[in-house]
Amino acid sequence: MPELPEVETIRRGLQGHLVGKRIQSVSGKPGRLFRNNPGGYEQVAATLQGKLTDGLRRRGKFIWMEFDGEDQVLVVHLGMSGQARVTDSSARHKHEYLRLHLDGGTQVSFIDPRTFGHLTLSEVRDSVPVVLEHIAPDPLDARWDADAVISRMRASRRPIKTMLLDQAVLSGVGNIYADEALHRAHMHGRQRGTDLAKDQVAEVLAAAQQVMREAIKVGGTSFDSLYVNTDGEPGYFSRSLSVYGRSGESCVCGTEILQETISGRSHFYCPKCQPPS
DNA sequence: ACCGGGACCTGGAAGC
DNA sequence: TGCTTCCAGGTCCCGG
Repeated sequence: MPELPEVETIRRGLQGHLVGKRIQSVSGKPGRLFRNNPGGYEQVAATLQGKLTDGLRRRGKFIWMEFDGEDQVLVVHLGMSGQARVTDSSARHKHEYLRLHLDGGTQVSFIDPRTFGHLTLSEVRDSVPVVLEHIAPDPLDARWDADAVISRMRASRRPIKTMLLDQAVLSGVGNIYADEALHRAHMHGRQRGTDLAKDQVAEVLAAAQQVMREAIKVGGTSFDSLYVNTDGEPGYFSRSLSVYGRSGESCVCGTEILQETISGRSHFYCPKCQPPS
């Protein structure tokens, strides 16, 4: 579910509670979230016990926690339905898999009904977790290289929308912000990279960067209780969406918004603002 | 080597 | 009021 703006909102929410705090104890239960760790839940719990958190970083839709004097980090991916919540209540969500008990009494809970997300211990190389080396920088990263991404996209015959969603090309963009960026750039998602001018690709990437910055300012996009921040509150960007989830409604230009499928994902677009070629 | 499609899950909404 | 079907904000792996 969460894309870059929602993940960044969660990172900021966790940062204030976790950084500088020691993990006094860990609770939870085994589950698919730990599938990338050979020792499963027990290994993760034992490793985190007693650690002092000193940083919380993000690349695309992934967050990782750094610990004082340690080479190992905990990579957090929320998948489609993951939540990280800060609480002082002992109530357990049915799908809670990990809870960190911090000194001071604050607790951080990781919940994921569909278990598409994961919690993975990883070494770090060149300041990026090894398990995330195949994930490209996102448009808000200091390592972001727009020209390199533009060249790569223009060399491929794949639909532009599919490439915006490819986390090995650029990370952080998901189905919502891909469609919003394409609408802002007046481009239909089925346009092929090889058919686009450099300026056109530059424009859609700039639009993605801008729309995600705007969404972060209002805490991301919530359609329902699936996405909430670390305090359980929704984000407000849904009221600023131009096309995503709005098939049958009117575009700002007055034309009816349509929906079709590209590479198995819904694509919402305005046929007037975003001509197919 | 690239690409599209299916698999992985639960739960909420819509349809009958 | 059920029961069934469809759909979802993501990623990975497989076969063509």
